[in-house]
Amino acid sequence: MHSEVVASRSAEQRDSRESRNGTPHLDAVSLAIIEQLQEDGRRPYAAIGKAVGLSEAAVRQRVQKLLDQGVMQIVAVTDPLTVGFRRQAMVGVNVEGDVESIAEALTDMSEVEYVVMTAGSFDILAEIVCEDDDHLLDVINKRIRALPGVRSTESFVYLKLKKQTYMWGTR
Amino acid sequence: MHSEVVASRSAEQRDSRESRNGTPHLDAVSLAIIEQLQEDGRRPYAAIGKAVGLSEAAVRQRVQKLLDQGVMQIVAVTDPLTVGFRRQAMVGVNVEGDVESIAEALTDMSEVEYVVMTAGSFDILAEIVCEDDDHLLDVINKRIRALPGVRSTESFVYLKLKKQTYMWGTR
DNA sequence: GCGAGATCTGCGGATTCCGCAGTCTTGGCG
DNA sequence: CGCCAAGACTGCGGAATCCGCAGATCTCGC
Repeated sequence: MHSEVVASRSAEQRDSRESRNGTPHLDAVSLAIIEQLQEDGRRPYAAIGKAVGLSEAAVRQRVQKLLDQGVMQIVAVTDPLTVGFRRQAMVGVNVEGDVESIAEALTDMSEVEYVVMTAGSFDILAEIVCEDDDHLLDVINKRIRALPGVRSTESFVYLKLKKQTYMWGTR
Repeated sequence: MHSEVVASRSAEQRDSRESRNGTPHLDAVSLAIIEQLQEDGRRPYAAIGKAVGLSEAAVRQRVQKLLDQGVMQIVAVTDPLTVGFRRQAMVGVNVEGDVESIAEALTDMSEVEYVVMTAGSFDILAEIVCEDDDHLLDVINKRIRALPGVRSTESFVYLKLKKQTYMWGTR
């Protein structure tokens, strides 16, 4: 343990440029903070500070900013299938016309918890969480396929979740 | 606000049965606690207690238990594409023979952060996070397709993450 | 050279976390 | 039917943490 990321505090720190998609640039210290919180979202600021070489207050300010910017969120995650939602599925969507607007429409549906635009035989992948079969059927057939511009969909009903990690930063 | 889930504290509470897959049964109070932590993973125990009608200590014990049991995890989540990982993809896998063992093998790969067994034209869906194209190519062609029992794969490279929520409990 | 803006540090004071002892309820068993 | 063990909740203090704020530092641009 005790990785000690030394803050080079000069060129790197001040770098507040934004990349093309509007997401802020992250320096090594912020990445290290995120890494700490990927291991344990409730880790005290002081402990994080010791690990990344910053004061408690500085860590607190950075974390707050990362949350405000939407770069990261600290939340409880579960397997929906173990928490009362009995049907979950990934839906591949093919679109004609504006992909972005369809993605937007999917984003607005509360049953859809994950939307990503992809390259490949689907234009969009969307993960759906439902109460039961009827609900799932309704969302896919009545709501998604009804969107103007949706050419076709293909569904993959979840049988069992095997892995769900967020610690890519720590490998 | 202030939903006040009254603990019926009799039949419901004591229910420690396990469902078929080994995951413990969750009562209404635990679900309410999870819901609180889905909104904010750092919310103080006292505040959660007020919302669900329990003492601070009781909430703390329940949360600890949920974490120990693996029912939920409190972590920071980000969009990998904004945090230095330049290639991400969903891979659909078709298997001949034992699906479970292939899923297990995928689970053991550090680049794979999400594995789910499905019904549909794929047996398994796996989400991959990589540094760059070479890395992604290596994982898919050299590692996944090399697994004995993998009949075929299809990849969907991520272009843009549009939505990522964990608040299904609060809709 | 100098001011604006952003970040970091170093404080208290309020709040929260944490362990523990005691109470209450349930379920098993002789 | 009585008793005991297990599990869950409450209340309570002491330690640790969170939080806001003032001041110091650094960078950048004019």
